[in-house]
Amino acid sequence: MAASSDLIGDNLLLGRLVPEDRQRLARHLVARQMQPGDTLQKSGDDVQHTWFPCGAACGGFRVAAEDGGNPVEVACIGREGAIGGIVSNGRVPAYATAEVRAPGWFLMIRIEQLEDAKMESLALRHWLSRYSDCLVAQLLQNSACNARHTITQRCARWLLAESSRTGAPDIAMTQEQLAAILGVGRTFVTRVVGAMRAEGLIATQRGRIVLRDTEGLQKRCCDCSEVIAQHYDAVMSGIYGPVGKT
Amino acid sequence: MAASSDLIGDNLLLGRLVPEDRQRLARHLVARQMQPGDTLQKSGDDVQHTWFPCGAACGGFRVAAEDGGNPVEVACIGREGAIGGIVSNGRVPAYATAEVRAPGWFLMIRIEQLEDAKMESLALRHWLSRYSDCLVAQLLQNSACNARHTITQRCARWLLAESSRTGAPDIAMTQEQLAAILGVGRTFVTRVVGAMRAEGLIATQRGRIVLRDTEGLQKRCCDCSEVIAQHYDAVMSGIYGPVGKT
DNA sequence: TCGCCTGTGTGCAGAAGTGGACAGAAGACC
DNA sequence: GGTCTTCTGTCCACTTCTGCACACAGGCGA
Repeated sequence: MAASSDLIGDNLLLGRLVPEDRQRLARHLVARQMQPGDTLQKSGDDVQHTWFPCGAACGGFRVAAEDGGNPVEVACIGREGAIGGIVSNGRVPAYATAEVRAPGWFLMIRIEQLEDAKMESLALRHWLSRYSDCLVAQLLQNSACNARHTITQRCARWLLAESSRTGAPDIAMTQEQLAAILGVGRTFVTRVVGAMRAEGLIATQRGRIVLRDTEGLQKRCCDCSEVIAQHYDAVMSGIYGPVGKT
Repeated sequence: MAASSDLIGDNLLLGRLVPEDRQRLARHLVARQMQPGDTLQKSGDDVQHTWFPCGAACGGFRVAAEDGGNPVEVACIGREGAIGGIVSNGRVPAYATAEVRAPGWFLMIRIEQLEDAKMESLALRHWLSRYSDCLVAQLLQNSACNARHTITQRCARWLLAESSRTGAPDIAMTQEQLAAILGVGRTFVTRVVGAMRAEGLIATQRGRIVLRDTEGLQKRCCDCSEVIAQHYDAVMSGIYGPVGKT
């Protein structure tokens, strides 16, 4: 297991804490290497931990539709943020399920210990409040995006965000999984992906999509990631580098 | 102007505060009667006030799409909640625009005064945290709803929630406004509404929709309002009576 | 090498939703 | 009453998206 002190800089929320706050949290942080599909929190269960994705790891919030279909991904959190009890401060059943999407290291802290630290440090509390606001902004924008934008736009946005998050043009994901995330039918995603491939924007293999023409994709996608990034910049003064936001 | 002490019980968040916290806030609350379209917060401006809708008043968060079309309503807050700085605690530019939808009285407090009160009272802070969690749940569910459900379902849901909020079967709203809220084309809303009227579910007049068959509408709408209400019940122990949530 | 899963591509019928154009109806105002 | 403006309904051509059925391809283990 990696020492948590090695990882703490790989999460941007933790990495930008003032030294006292960072030390305050460091002794409670536990590092865990997680695989795609691992559960971070389960809908209905009380939130126990806050998870900080490090490096290229990320986790997604998923909300089930009542019709029994696949849950839709309503937000994806990478090294710019944290998952679990951020807004509620715990003590509350989780509304959405959160599971790991991109594998890697996460730092985990018990919600009570994070709470204690926030009681001790007003700066920490404010910093996490600012992040909460960004998280909500992300949800607001995604909601509007889902109401307004075509699947092609959302798909292109998602591909760009994902690739930007990992820093590589390769995305390991079946079209079926992609369809589930977007909340649409598999065959239609195949068609959208096929059209993008025909235009030379991407290449595809079994369980894999490779971005070939980032600019071309950007023309086809909506601006939702960008406006969210602007809000992050405004609120967290540039915590974001070139990291994709879904 | 109504005295704020007369109104404080008409907002469920304030009404259920313990007496000390209620008094703590009461002296800073200002009552304002607001009209549809009045601005509560403007996207990009720093959040100055928290607004508590009273009675049947409500306000909606709206997010603009980059295409210059009408902003979509991503959440609607009535007497069960509050608008402005709830998650962020202020000090941050508002992401969404919020404007009054149903007219009526609102209680308003400066964000710094609410902050001071939260510094003094841990119970108040926790209570508002719990509400924040519910607000986020609402956003998560709406996001999934927008991704998955048909316009007919969302329209039926919206009509039921609105009517339930005001307690009357009449909804004063043009089809154009309704279309803008749902983020879809006006002519299609006319068709959806026309189909509902043909089935005897609603009656329509110029700028007005009247619910005739609530049960029939419920069959046509998704469960999103209901699952949100369940989360409110679980988290805020039944703050909700039969109040619609959008 | 063979079968067996799983993932991908395609065809098709049809439903859902868009957006422009235009006519008529309901109120509002003079 | 007449004249506006605004709201509603309808027509139409078109795109987007769904869901099923089925063929085929890739990779894995026996």
